[in-house]
Amino acid sequence: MTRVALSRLPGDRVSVVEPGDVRELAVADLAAYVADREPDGPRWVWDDSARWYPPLLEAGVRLGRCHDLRLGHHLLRRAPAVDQSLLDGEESTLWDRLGPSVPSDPALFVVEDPAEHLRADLEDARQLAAVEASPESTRLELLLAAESAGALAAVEMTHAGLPWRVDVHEELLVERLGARPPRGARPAKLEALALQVREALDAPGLNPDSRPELLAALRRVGLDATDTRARSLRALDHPAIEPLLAYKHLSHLFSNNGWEWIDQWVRGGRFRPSYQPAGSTTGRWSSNGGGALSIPVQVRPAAIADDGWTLVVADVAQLEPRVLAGMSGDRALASAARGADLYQGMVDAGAVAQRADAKVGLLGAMYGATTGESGRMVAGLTRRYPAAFGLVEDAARAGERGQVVRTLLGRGSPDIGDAFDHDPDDPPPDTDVLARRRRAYGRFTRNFVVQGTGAEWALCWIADLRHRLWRLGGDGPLTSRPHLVFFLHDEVVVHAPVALAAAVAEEVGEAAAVAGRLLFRDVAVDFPLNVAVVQSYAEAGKPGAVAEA
DNA sequence: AGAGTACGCGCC
DNA sequence: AGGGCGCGTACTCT
Repeated sequence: MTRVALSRLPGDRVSVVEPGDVRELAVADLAAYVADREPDGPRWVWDDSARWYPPLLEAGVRLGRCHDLRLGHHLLRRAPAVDQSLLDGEESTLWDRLGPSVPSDPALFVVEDPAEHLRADLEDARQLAAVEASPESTRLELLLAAESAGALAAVEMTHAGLPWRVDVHEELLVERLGARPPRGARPAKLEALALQVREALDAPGLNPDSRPELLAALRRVGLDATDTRARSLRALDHPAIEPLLAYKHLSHLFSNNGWEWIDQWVRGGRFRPSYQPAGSTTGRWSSNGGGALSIPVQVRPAAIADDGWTLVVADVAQLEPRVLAGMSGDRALASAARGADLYQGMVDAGAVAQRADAKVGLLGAMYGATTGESGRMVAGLTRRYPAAFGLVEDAARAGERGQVVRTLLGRGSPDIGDAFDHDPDDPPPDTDVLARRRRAYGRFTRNFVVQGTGAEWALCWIADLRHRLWRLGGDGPLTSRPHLVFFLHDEVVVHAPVALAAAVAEEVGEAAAVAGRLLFRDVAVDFPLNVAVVQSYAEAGKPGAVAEA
């Protein structure tokens, strides 16, 4: 496929480089030029999708493919299977230092920064050469394509926004908290609970938001409290506890997703967070703005499809255990993963007595639990599923030795030195601290291989899905067709015209099957989805999650 | 006063 | 002594 490299030149000019053709355009003419070559266009190569793609979308131009050099560089720099010297060259240290651009920051295009005008064609050539020379070139190519497709999807989701009904959200707030208070004050129901807590603790001036004050007050009435976490408080027996827990719960809603959140993040009936692909070291996305990746269940009723439209919500049941089965080639676990409920599959195979045992055992293996219920289950399951449990165990041991591990497609874990930055002014850590640090890094690398490969599966999923949604049709720009509006690790939300809902549900499942085959080729692992066609995000129950709570 | 840290909690 | 994030508040340091 043709690659067309775009670079910004000083003076609102753009350089366009492809085999056999080099030209210059005015920034203002770029959208028309790109639109002319889409659809079925080339792979657009640029420094950062978050800089180039938003204005194109604004101009009504949706792209099929890109290569995001910033993400590619970051990834290849840490990929164990890449000869690092092949990435060195003109401007390469600038690429090393390139951070994510903030699309809303206008200063970005005013300040003269050499990183503004990096040569995309040069860096692209280096990345291609580095991948081609790698013994894992096929996997790395897939990973880079998926990462870049994810970057396009991320910009598209910010552009479209999650449909958000302010009236429904506010109604919900008033019901739980009382009327909106003046700035700086608590709403009535929160204030009433604070009063109850003060009375029960005989502490008239107490601010329940102050941990030290609260801890002192609890101890004054004879409670043996060591912290103020809800989990710890629940174990205490005192009349103050119930109103205190209620206060903390509502207080969190008020400060994190209350009226000020609406004012700040919802515009024109859309919640538009920005997403940062690979924002987490494991390759998972992170987000900026409004806590998009932790929209509480409490406020999800406000995410409502437009009239005549619907939300198709889909999540994968037990993504990471399935990924572990696939990447380890553990036939027994893959067999348990055939069907809708992997944990039940383990019960049916006689590996464990009950579903809950399967769950704590697997989660314990992936997170590195050593004690209690979970630790005990891990031992028994290791005999039953040696390949799968051996894979995470090996990753943990490698981490404890200070070695880097990699995901299935070749993303490398950060070096142990980077994972634990040490202040040179502090005294060197003693052997105890170092040993603890190594074990902590081992737990991290243990989880990294599974969480990171899970993120790769999810990238392949949404990459394929966005193509399918575009092909489903409709006319005109992205938001007049079925389109992604939310993505959260193992879950997607598609905003679609009602008439296309069933087709979308079908495509979401097909894309999941494609992702599984892309990553795990010869190992047959199912990736069953819970799919719900709903008006409101809140209606998409998660049967698994509820049953296991 | 402002920047940075710790905690606690939300999501997966 | 179970992994990854973001965010708001109180609190501490400079």
